Amino acid sequence: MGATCKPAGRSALRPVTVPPYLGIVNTISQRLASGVYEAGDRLPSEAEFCEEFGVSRMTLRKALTILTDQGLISAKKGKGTFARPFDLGDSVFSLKQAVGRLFDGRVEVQLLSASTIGASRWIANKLDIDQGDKVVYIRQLVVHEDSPAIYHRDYVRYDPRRPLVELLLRSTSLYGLLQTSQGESLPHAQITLRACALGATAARILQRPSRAPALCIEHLFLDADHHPLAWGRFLLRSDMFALRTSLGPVQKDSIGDSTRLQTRTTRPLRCISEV
Amino acid sequence: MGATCKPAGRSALRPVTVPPYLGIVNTISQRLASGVYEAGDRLPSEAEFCEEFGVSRMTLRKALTILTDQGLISAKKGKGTFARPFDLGDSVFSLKQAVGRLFDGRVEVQLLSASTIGASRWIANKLDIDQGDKVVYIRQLVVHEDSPAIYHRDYVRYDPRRPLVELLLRSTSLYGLLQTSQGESLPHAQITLRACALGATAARILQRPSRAPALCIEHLFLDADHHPLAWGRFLLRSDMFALRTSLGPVQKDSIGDSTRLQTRTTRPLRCISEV
DNA sequence: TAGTGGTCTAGACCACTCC
DNA sequence: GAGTGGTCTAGACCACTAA
Repeated sequence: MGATCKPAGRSALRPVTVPPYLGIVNTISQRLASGVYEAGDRLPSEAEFCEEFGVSRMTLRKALTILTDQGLISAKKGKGTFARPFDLGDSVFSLKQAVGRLFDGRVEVQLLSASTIGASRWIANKLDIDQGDKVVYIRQLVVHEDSPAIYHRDYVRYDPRRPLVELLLRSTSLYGLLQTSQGESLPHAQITLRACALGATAARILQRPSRAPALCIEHLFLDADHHPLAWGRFLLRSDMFALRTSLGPVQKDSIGDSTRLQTRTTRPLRCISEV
Repeated sequence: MGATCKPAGRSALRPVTVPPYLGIVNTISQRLASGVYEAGDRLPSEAEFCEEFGVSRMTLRKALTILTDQGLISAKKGKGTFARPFDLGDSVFSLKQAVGRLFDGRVEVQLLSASTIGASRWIANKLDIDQGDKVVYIRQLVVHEDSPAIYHRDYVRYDPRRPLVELLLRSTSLYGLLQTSQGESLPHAQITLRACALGATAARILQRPSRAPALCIEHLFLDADHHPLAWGRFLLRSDMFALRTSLGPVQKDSIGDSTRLQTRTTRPLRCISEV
């Protein structure tokens, strides 16, 4: 036996050289997927794994750490390592995954309106300011393949040092919509995802029936001092967006195909070599 | 200077002994939160950090790995480590977090019905069986504080080896509802979360207006051979459930309070010492 | 070429569990 | 006491980046 997914030396043109710890991750992951280790089973001890794979303990532990982060195994001090029975509650949904597919198609971000207004009681409460205080109100629409897909409203505390122009610039691309600009200090954000029914205006803008369901993503940005900076809401058409994830070991077709490393989203999870 | 969050020796009754790598995580995390390192900034090199904190490189790297998993920093080979500007797309939502609060209150799982039926075309397609084949059809209702909260329908491929009784047993507790039983081989599941409008029946059961919005969680369980085992749908009342998460460094009140270690859900994320 | 992060090793001590 | 996982060390080599 011995190690299964060895780097294959440095053959061929590309020295693909899967690091040993990744090979171990894949090997154990496949054993979990194929039932060699079943949920609740005790896995071989670290010492045994070290011997089997011919690596040092730290390397072996790096692999186990990844599997732990993926929710596939769990370890108990003094007892052993176990194949972890997963539950539905382990599901973890990534927003990027849901919106990411937009980037594949033709996407346009329209600025519907931008103005400074007096804060309503609701907004004043959200931004921790006084009713009537100046806020920048921005409405955007993300159009995907000629279909309106996302309607976004954003209320930003008026800050003379941050001119309206800058906010508008951020509005002109999906990049600006979803990514904070470099060097800007937005140390914290709170995000809430829920289901909601479209109001009359939003329904018209998204070309959906009134009261149609939508995914609602609220976001509240805070500065380093815990003061609210901006509050807003994305409305995602329910017929265009869903968040998908999977539980359990990754089903892999080819072992050697590790140019794309796992980007799973189980519970504990971790992204191996993203970018 | 030197290390900031030292274990405080082994004073007092409890030798709290925060491992050095966790102290480093907290220290750097706070620097990110307070703006010492701003988004895009290059952080000190690993060698410099090692000297500052007085630890070996592997220990320092363990801390950096955690921060990387949390999405707070990113490293580029040959260039350095950088404070990572986060985007909304980094948001990651945990189902357990959303449903978890149920366990705080009084919860009851009602079995509305359980029977074997012939698969409809829709279900046959989902379960990869022939139309009319036997499936077990189960309907459950989760009641929280006397209010219906979750309506669940489940279609399970009929398996003589897995009697109906066992399925019913799993239905009598929220544990059974959300957690797979020990030793059972359900190596893989696909989960989809979307917004939907309640149909007439579901609306009545959940005591909501017809067409009211709801979070819909579809789950498809597969066995080791990629064969569908069960397909079902949870409908969560939109007025009772929302998925929340946060981006950016954790705001911590007390440094020493590490009995509860971070259980954040940023993007890459990882659960440190859960359970 | 020097500095950076990515990986690996062969030890070590500890706390915990079980016998 | 033996076995387990959790942590740590002081080196090492590599690939990448930049001057």
